[in-house]
Amino acid sequence: MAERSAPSRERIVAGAADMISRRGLSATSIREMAKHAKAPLGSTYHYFPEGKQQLATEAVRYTGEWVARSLRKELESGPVEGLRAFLALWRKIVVESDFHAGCPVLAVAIEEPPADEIPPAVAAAAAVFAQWEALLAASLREHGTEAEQAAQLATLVVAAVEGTVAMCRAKRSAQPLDDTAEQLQALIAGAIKH
Amino acid sequence: MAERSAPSRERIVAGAADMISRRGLSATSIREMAKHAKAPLGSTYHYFPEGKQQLATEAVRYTGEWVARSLRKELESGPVEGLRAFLALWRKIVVESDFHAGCPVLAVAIEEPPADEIPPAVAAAAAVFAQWEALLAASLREHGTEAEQAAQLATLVVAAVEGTVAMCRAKRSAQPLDDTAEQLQALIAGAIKH
DNA sequence: CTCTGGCTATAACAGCCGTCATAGTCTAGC
DNA sequence: GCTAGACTATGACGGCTGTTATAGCCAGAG
Repeated sequence: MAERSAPSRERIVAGAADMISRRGLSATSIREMAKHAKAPLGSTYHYFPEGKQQLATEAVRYTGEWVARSLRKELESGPVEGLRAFLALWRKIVVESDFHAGCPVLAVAIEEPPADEIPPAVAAAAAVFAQWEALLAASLREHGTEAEQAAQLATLVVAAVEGTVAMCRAKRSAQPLDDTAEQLQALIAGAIKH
Repeated sequence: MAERSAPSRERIVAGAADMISRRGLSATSIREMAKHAKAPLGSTYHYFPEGKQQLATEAVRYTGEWVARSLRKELESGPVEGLRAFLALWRKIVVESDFHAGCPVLAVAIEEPPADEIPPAVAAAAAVFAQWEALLAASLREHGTEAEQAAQLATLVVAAVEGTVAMCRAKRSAQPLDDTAEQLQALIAGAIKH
């Protein structure tokens, strides 16, 4: 039975997420993902029969759920605390990777559909963004922010953080993240105290 | 003399910027860029002897200058007008490409340096972001915003728009751009009236 | 007219890509 | 102990990658 093999599968997904967040999807080969996870190439196609697209999709969802978990927990202390944790999480990734890593969800979102059909990985990226926004917006509403305002703010926060993470990598500096952090925190604090 | 050949060179750069904004840098081959610009492959290496990196660098700078020109012009009517134009510019690109195209600068920024050296294209992306921020920040200061606040707001605007453009592509909707537009416009309007 | 030099055309190179097929290994359940 | 099925090892496939080299074209200068 596939019992003790689950760690192997998860290792591949986690490793794929990391590599995609650094090099982008199309610059990351399945062979490299396998090697990075110390798994044989054959195993990748055993666990992910639909190939690279499936692996990318699972990597996106994996990251999405991981971030959402942290977000959910910290939002219990209110939107300001949640935002701070969200910012800190990405700051840690960017700085500790020496500006090599970013967000795999953004990396996958930046891929043109070959035809007119949207690849599942891109759809998964959209769902992850929506999930993060929903968590933030719900917390804002619970703290007195009007619904539409809460939704718009949540979108702004997620998009701004994603953009800032990319910007930090290009500039090889965490300054942009600290700057937007200050602005966003003031904005959120002002939106809930009413 | 290289006189009438300039259009060909520029066509390659502009085409490269467009393709990179859609598929990302590493998913865009030099052969495809040449074909897209109706130029022979040999010409690419004639005009850009340093290869793909040089072409990517010039594509980033080309886009940067093109946007900066529009930004400079519209900022003459004040930060609010400038922001509106900035948002409208990207909205047009995203919508008119049916959510296929985005920002080539962001696409290039999301590329891990192979070693510890930063590729010139990534450095160019950082410079372009800094340029856009500088234009916005200067306009804000001219309208009474305190210097540090102006710089932070400029960073937030550029990063938020970049992130939102990517988000719109994933969601295949312009809604996120309209949402952040509303929030950013309120923020900027509030920052200049003192 | 000749000739020069910017540009093009063509082919080749080594190497990696995603994917698939097949045969082999090992373990868990009977 | 044996068998089934999950996993691994290996190798191949056609195709595309960045890059380079070389020979050819063709307008414009002298």
